Amino acid sequence: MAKEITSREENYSQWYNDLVVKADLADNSAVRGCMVIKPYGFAIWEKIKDQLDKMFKDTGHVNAYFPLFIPKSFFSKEASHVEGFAKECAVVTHYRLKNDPNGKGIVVDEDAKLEEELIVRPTSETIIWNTYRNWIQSYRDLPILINQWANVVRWEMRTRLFLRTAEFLWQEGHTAHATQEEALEETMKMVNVYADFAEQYMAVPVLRGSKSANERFAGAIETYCIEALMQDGKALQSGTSHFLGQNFAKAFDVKFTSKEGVQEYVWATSWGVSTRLMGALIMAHSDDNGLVLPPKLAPIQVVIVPIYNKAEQLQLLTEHILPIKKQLEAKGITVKFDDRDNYKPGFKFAEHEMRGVPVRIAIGPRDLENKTVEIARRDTLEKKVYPVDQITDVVVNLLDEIQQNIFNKALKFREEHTYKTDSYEEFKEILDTKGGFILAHWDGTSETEDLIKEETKATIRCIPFDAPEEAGKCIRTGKPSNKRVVFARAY
RNA sequence: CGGGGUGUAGCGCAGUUGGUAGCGCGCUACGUUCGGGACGUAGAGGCCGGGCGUUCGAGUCGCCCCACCCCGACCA
Repeated sequence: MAKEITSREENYSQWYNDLVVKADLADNSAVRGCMVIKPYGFAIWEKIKDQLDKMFKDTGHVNAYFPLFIPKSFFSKEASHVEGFAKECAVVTHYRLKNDPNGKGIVVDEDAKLEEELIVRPTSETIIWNTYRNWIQSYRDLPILINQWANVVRWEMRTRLFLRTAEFLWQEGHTAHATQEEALEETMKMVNVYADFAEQYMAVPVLRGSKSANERFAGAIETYCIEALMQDGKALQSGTSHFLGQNFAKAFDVKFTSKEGVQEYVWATSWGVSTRLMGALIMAHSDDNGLVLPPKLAPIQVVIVPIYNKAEQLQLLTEHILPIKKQLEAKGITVKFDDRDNYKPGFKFAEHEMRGVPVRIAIGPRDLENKTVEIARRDTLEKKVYPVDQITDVVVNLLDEIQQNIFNKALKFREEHTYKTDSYEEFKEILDTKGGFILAHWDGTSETEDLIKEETKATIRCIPFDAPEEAGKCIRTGKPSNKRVVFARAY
C-alpha cells in the first residue's frame, strides 16, 4: 500500500481520487468511464443498500426487476423525457459477432442488425410504464409500489469514480396511484426516507426541497431532492424523488376505472439514489489520513491489532483477544482481528485509518500485564487506555459517539458555509472565495437561473421546503421574490 | 466535444547527441525485527500503448492511430 494521499488543501479533487483508490473502494476499469467497485467499497454499498431496502419495505414497497434494454420507440414516447436523456444513451444495434474474413480477430456481423435498436436503460420509466399498462385496469390494482435495484448507463463525457460514471448502480422506485394527492404524498414520503437515511446512517446532513424547472428530472412535474454540502464547498445532489403527474400514463396509455366507473389516467412517481451516495459519504467526513466512515455503514466497525514480537506472544494474545471479539460481536458489532504476521502494527494502524475503520483496539504484552487495552477512534484520532473489563461498554458508546460526532461536524461545517446575501457582488465573491450554500432571492424564472449559472457557475440546488416567506428582490434582476432559494456550485 | 498532458516491470518514475532497459515501492524465499507506515541477503518480473516509415541499428527521430488523466462545456 502506498504511503500517502494528496492533502485536501493541496488539491481537493486529487485527494478524492487518491482516497477512493487507496482506501480500496474502487478503481478505474479498462472500460472508459466505468469503474470496478472493489470488495471493500462494495461492502459499504451493500450496507447502504440493505438499510435503504429495509426502509423501502417498511414503507410498503416491494422489489422487482425490469429489463436492461429498452426498445427505442418506447423511449421517444414522452417528449421531454427523451430530450433529457437522448444525448447520453448507449444503443445496441447488432446481436452477433463473427470472425473477421480478413483474419483480424472478430467483427460485428452486419447481417445481424436489430430491426429495432435497443437503448441501454439510463432510467426505466418507459419500460416500466409500458408494463404497468398491462397490470392496471381498476382502482383496485392501485397503488403499485415497486422498487428495483439495477445498473443504468448514461454515457458521460467526463467521469469520476462514484460521483459520475458511465455505468452506475442505483435503485429506482416507480409507483402508480389513483390520485394526484396520493402520488404527491408518495413523492414527499420518499424524499424524507432519503433524508432520514442520509442523516441517520450516512451522518450527512441534507437540505430537503424542490428543484427549479431547470434542474428538474426530464419528464417530471416536480422534483424533490436532498442536497449535501461537501468539504470543498460544493453541493452534491444525493437523492431525488419525482412527481410525474400523468405524463407517463398518457404517453403509455395507462388508465384505470375509478370507483365511480370513470376511465382515468394513473398518477406516477419515481425516486432514486445511486452509488453517488458513496461519493457523498467519502467527501463529507474523510480527512488527509484517509476515509472516515460512520459506524452504521462501516463494513468493519472495530479492528483489533495485536502487538507482539514472538510467535508465542501472538498465541497468548490470540487466546486473550478471541473472547473480546466474541463479546463485541454479541453486541452486534462487526469486528476484525488483524493477525496478519507480515505487517508491523504501525503499518496496520495506517492502513485501517486509510480505510476508515471507526475504532481500533491495540493489545500488546504490556496490556496483558496491566489488564488494559488501547482504544483509538478514527474520527478524532484520539487514543486512550481502558481496563479490559470495560471494553464492551466503551466500544458500544464510542461507536454511537462517533456516529453522532461526525454528523455534528458535518452539520457545523454546513452551517458555517451557509450564507445569506442580497448583493450579487457578494454572491460572486462568496462563491469564489468560500463556496458553500448561498441563500438568495430569485425571481422564479429559468432565464434568470441560466443567466446566474452562466455568470457564476452556480445553480439553484433547491427551494427548501421550510424556506420562510420573506419579501425580497431577485439578486440578479431585482424583480420581486417571496422567499430565498439555495444556490451553490455543484458536482 | 474543445484545450492541455501522459503512455517504459503490478504501481510510481528515469532513460543523454539513436547502439539492444534501469531506479524506488511492491512481489517471492530466508533471517533479524514488531506499542505509529522495519531491515538485511538472495531472487522473479519488460513486444518500452499500436501501426507505418527513416536508419546498418529506434524506448529515443517522423507520420498516423488508440487509450487514459487533468481543465472547460454537458450531466445524478
